[in-house]
Amino acid sequence: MTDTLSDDDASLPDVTGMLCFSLYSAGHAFTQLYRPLLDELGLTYPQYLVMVTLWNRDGQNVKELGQALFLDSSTLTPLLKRLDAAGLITRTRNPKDEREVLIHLTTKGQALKASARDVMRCIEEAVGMDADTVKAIKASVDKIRDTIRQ
Amino acid sequence: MTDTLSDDDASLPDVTGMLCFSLYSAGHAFTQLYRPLLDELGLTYPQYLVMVTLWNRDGQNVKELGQALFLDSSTLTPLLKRLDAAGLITRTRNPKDEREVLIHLTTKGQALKASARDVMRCIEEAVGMDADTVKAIKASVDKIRDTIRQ
DNA sequence: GGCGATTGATTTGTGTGCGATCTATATGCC
DNA sequence: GGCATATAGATCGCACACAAATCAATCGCC
Repeated sequence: MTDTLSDDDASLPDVTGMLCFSLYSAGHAFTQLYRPLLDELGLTYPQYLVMVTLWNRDGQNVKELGQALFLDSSTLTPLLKRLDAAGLITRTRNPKDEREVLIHLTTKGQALKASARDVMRCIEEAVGMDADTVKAIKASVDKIRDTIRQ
Repeated sequence: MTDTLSDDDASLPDVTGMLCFSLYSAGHAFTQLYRPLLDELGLTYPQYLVMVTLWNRDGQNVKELGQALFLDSSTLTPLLKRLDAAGLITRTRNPKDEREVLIHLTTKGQALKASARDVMRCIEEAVGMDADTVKAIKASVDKIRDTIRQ
């Protein structure tokens, strides 16, 4: 009625066979790839993602940034304080709704945008795949992410 | 000789168009998907990856685990101490080479393997894609990771 | 207008990740 | 054997990530 092998003896997939681990390790690999490039801008990788979001649309509040990056305010608050301390952004309460904190780029923060272009070129070169292939993989990964976030 | 627009004014890809962000956010989404399942086993997601690795091959040292998971000893040492404190593994110096710390599963650690099978089934269901599709995406992601790690 | 419920952000606590540094052990070469 | 070098882990410092709790401002409804 049952197998002769107990559950303990049966084999289990290794991490090398798990999609989640591929995504986990590929994400870390990208962080490592970015690190030396972003070090020159004085940014960490998550800080860079925030800056990219602001370069595209300035003046978002913490919640909007969180929705764009899938991050909680408890992650963003200290990160934004560090960007503030670095002189790249300002954090001001919205006069229309004092609960919101509006994030605006400083001149220095805007200026970094030019260097970011070089970083992106560098990353593209390191990945070394044609744009269409990258796009197809990205679409698949996005689909998985959006599925498991229900 | 140059554009009329300065670099500051030209548009920049948003995070939604960056492959690195897709991997970053998909990795986090998986961690969130695993969390409630692993909570019942008393494991975090990185701890689960270590356990999966040990269930497949017991008795590895810290360096080998690090190579399998792409993690540094400075990450693994405290993590392994927590698994030790939870009674799931033992940490003993290798008598053949006292520099190495060998990680062995305890009976309790071995016993968790059965529950892990349920977790994996649950994850597969949540992803809801056929095995071949998942396999193809995984292969692409692995290729990118291995490329950018040189 | 007033008051309970909701919302946006901060704070707190735990657990990664990783660079840099340190310590102990082992190895290589004379 | 003796000493420089290399290797395996551990430690330290900093920056995420996120759950849970807290606080202030606003909204909803009467």
